Amino acid sequence: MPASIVWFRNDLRLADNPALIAGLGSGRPVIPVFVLDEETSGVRLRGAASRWWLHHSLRALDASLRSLGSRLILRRGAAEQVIGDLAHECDASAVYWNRAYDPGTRDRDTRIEQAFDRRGVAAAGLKANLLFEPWEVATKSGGPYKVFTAFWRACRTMQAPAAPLPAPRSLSAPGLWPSSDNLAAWGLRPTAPDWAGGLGATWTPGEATAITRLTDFLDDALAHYRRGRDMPSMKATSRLSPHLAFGEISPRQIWRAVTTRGHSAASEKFLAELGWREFAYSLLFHSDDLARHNFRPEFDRFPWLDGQETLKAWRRGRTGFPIVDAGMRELWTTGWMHNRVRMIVASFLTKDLLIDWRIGERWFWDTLVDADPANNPMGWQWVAGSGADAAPYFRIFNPALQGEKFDSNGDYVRRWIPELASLPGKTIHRPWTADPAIPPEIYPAPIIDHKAARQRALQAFHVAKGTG
DNA sequence: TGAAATGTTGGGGCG
DNA sequence: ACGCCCCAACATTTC
Repeated sequence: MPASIVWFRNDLRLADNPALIAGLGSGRPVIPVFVLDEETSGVRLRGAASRWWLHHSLRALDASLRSLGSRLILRRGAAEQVIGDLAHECDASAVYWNRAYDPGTRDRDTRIEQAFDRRGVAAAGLKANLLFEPWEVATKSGGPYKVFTAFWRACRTMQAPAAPLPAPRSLSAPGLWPSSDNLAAWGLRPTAPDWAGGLGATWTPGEATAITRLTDFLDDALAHYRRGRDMPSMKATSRLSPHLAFGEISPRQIWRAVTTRGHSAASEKFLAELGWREFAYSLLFHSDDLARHNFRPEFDRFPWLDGQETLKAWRRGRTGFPIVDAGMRELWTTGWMHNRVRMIVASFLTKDLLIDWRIGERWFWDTLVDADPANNPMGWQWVAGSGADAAPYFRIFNPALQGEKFDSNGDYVRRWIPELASLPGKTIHRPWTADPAIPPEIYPAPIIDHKAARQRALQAFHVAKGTG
């Protein structure tokens, strides 16, 4: 009997999964498959932290499928080839997947769809991972919105997102399962050295955890979200980002859970964060390469510096600015960083050190468990000032002041920089003023004078604009 | 989803 | 009592 292939990608969930429901609805045996495609050009390779997450998430998805009498088939190679071969092998009459939005993946998926069309196999990508399709939210002139508030206002006037689809209760298996790779052999987890200990201590990938996390956040933290979301020492954010990046939970599920609990200023603020994600995907969809091209072309002339040594200090959390270093160490240890701190470290790299935002974007891409092809480049361009609806370039964060404002008693710094733990809240964000002085082998002196760096950055901006 | 520089105001010390 | 100065405290402008 012919089968239906359900091709899992960044949608590693059973609930609210339109491709899975389409496969189920075909009435034929369902063959769930995940393809590790590291060969198709134009499709961005996952970073190291994302590979770790992917390993565990695939294992969780396989376990969930097995509890429904199914399983997850693993294949590796160029997806065009692999999916085509698999469909042939198991005499598939239909292939379903959920849509991606980056140009490289879209091109690949279009080729796959056309190839199946020629073979008479039904093939379709479905809407699953956004609340609003990028082509549904267009300005009066038909282009993409370039300002977030206008974009989100337009989204809110559209028909509200539909209710999420239920997870299937069972899946019919084929008579004979096609062969599958061994997950461990893919080598997605780090070895020699195994630096993922902090990731494992912090996170449990998988759909079940994602749903628990959402419920816990709504129960415990949403009410204080507006006040707490900027305080990195508080667990006041949802921490759903990696689950969302891998599609272990859908934006529609989050939307529904938030809105059914009633309307409040806090829930609006939280939904707006989903809105920023939608905005980022709209930019990704309409741009040819969001992670490489400045959205504002005047930044093509920006005089970035090389800065190998300062870059190294930034990556390692040894800049001498506690809030920056705490963030970079949190990132390295847990694969995640609080959003307020992401803005601070990004401002420091691009404005104090004058290092190209793409360098920072790539470091985040490699180290973040929530690395997202739309959010990550948009966020960096936003901070750098080169993006759509970006912070004006002259908004330069003062890392000491930001620390004092958002980590006023220094708890966040103490957690990640134990060598400063004995400093009082009054000086912990300016350890260079401590008396007695901190020996530099314990904690470094600032690698740059912020006041002078600010002047230099403003100068560089004038050069780029041609007004200097 | 800034920070610094500059301007204004008003209370209080003091001759 | 009065004018003068200082300087927080706040507001506005500039980058």
